[in-house]
Amino acid sequence: MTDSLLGAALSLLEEGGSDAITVREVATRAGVAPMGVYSRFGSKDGLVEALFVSGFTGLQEEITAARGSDARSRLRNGCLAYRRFAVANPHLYELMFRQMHELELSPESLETAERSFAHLVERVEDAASAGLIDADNAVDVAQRMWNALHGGVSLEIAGVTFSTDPERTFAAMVDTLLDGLATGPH
Amino acid sequence: MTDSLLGAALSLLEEGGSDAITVREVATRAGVAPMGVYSRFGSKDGLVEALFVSGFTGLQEEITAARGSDARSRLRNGCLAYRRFAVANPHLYELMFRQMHELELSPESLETAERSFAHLVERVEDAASAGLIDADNAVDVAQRMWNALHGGVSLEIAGVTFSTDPERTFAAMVDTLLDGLATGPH
DNA sequence: GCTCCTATATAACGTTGTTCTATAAGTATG
DNA sequence: CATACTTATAGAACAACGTTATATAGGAGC
Repeated sequence: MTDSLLGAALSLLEEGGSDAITVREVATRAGVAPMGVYSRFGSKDGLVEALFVSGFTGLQEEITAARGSDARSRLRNGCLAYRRFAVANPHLYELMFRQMHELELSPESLETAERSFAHLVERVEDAASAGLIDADNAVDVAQRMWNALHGGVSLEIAGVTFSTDPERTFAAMVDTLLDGLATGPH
Repeated sequence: MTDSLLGAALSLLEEGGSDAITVREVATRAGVAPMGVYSRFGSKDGLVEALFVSGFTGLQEEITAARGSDARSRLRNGCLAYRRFAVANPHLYELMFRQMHELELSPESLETAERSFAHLVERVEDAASAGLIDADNAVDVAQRMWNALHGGVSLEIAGVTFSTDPERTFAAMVDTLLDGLATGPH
């Protein structure tokens, strides 16, 4: 029952964006009365929070699966995997980051999101300890990179892109950052 | 009357975020009946679009006002001005970029947004022609930078920041990008 | 001075999230 | 095995939203 509600919400999200998620429609698709949403998730926000968690779980899986021959390429491929997930699930990605500042999430939900970031930090640390980039502060460097990744996919999803090949521009942005990190601090 | 409606919408936005903007409350604050919103702006979306335009106008003014001793520092300071505007007007900034893919905007509104980007391209071109960065394609490089700027302020506004000093991290990200551009293409 | 057009105010409509109330189902107890 | 109690569900109802329809006031043109 919980799964069918989540599945219904996910399919509605993919089909018509986050506005398409209404309690009544989700319940109808799951073959339940609207109250079912409240008994399972407490509120519509609770349902959306469950989508948020499932989104970050999927994002982390995608990043974790990225491989590479050396630490720098592993970091680079992790960044490209980040974009791949976002482009493949644009509405879900948008929902994930919108909810982050629209409703206050439970500590468990936030921890799921932070795990994704922690994984990025690890890849930065690996590249730094291999001497491939110069990261005096891995958390700070990872934040710089996440900033850029998030901005790139956000604008691409929003269709606000002036480059002819967004994927190439995204990869170039990642390379520019890695090049900038390789030159050392300033 | 148009201005008082816009002002009411802006103050509501600052006070309570975009959800606080309701046709009834905007009209009440402006001393008008709800219908006033429709006779002036056609719909609530029309009102929001006016906020969008005013937001991008303000953003461009902030960027344009940024100065610097050389082309690279002008570019850098323009980036910092971008963040300053966003942090000073978080709800407005969020609204500007959300509306970009939630409702289709008029060509004039889009052109206002594109002017801001064109200004960034100009600063990139100036830095490139001065030999301070290596930008074979100024539009593409500007897009890379905008990606990063937007991501940085978006995550900071959302409170998704793991660095102790977001402003410093933001500046470091800009410097990393400029350093990466200085090393030439790969 | 009368008529017509425009703009505004008031009320109503459809949809949303949410809550209330009654009923059905399942479970523990005598 | 039957009864009482707890739990969950269905259906209706409520408040607030964007929007639309209707009625009324105010000014422009002859």
